[in-house]
Amino acid sequence: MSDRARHIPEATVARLPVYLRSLAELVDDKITTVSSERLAEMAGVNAAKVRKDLSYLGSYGTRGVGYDVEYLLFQMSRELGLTHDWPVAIVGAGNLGSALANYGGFTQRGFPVVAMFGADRAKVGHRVHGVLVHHTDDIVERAAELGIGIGVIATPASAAQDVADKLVAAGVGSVLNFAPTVITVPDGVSLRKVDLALELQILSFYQEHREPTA
Amino acid sequence: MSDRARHIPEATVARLPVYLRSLAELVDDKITTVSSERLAEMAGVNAAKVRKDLSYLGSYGTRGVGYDVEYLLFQMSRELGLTHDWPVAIVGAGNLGSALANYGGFTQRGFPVVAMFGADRAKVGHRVHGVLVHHTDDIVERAAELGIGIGVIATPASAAQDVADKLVAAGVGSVLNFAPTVITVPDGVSLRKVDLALELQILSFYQEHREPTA
DNA sequence: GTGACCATGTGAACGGGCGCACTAGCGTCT
DNA sequence: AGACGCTAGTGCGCCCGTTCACATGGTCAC
Repeated sequence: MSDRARHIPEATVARLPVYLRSLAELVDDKITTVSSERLAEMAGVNAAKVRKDLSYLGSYGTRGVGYDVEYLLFQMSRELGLTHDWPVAIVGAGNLGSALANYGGFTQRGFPVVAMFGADRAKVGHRVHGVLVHHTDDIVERAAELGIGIGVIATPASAAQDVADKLVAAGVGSVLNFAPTVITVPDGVSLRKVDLALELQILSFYQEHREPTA
Repeated sequence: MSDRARHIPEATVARLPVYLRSLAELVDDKITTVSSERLAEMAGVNAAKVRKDLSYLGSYGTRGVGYDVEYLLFQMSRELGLTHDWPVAIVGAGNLGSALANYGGFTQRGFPVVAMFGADRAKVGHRVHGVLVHHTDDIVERAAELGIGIGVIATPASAAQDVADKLVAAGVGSVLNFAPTVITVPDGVSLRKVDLALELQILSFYQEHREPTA
């Protein structure tokens, strides 16, 4: 493995999926070569940033020409670990959890939902969008045996930390938290959060402080 | 209005809702005073950062004591523009849009969903979680007359930019985009995005590059 | 009233990421 | 074959945000 590429800045990592999506669009349009400028436009960023970001992956471009779309797409997929599926478990079988299970985008992009967990005994044993619901108490056992790498928390805030602890105990390496609360995980476990109300509150701030336009 | 506080860093604005939530918890627990250290722990950040962030709002703390929870909560709500409701419209009546409409967290936090828009004529005229669904073609007219300030895009990627343009034309000042694509809005309009698959792909990267632990 | 204590508020150093602008090098056209 | 044009790759300065450490100023006990 190339060693110089080690440690890609977090900001760059967060942009890679955006580039990836852009590349996928180009493939659909049968476009074989793309310049950093074009890619920048599609991804909504600066061209220099694109070139710097891509340079972390290696020298996959050709000066005077651009990047080979398919080759770059492959390299990026490999770097992002998307050449194989990542089984995902969703914890929380309420509104949000069910919606996420129903959301086809996960499986389609290589993150099949292989299990759900809920605290409500009435739902345990039933299937949501074809996925069997287990009880929250069985997270450690089941998640480990299913080889879950990524856990999605879609529980109420009050249960989130406890669920996170269980997921970590089950050997899950990455957690995506939808619960509106701060949770902590040990070093070595990745954590990202999505907070819907929080986003709206941020927008509210700017809305409130907007210059009164004439 | 205080003038020195103008221009609060974006990173700070993004943290304010987290502090707000922490303060709300403290109120529930009947705790009247809080130190930056305690607040930092609850919000999962550094204490110095808390103090600097709060100092942008004004000098609402008392040296030697801490911050008065209720007073700070009020000031922060005011700054975030949460002292009044912000009517929201959701565009996209599919899986995600319906889930968002059903998600009680919005209304509960001061963002009542007052209208939905969908491209599917079969859904137009029906109600989702009590909210009437209009046709996408009527966004400009309806959103303007309902005084919508914030628009939520929950359409497929292909329709997102067109919907965004319509929302802007209707006078919407803030857009929250759930569609997995990059959209652009004019200067003066706020834009935030939530991309579920993107978050998983980022996690996938770190999962793939994790040191193989013994 | 006075002194010790304590937490805020902030100046300043530090670090990371961003973008400009230049260089390197490939392809093409004459 | 040589020169030109185009685009990747990158060094460098800048700016924003974070963090440390200190001074400021209020509270409480005696």
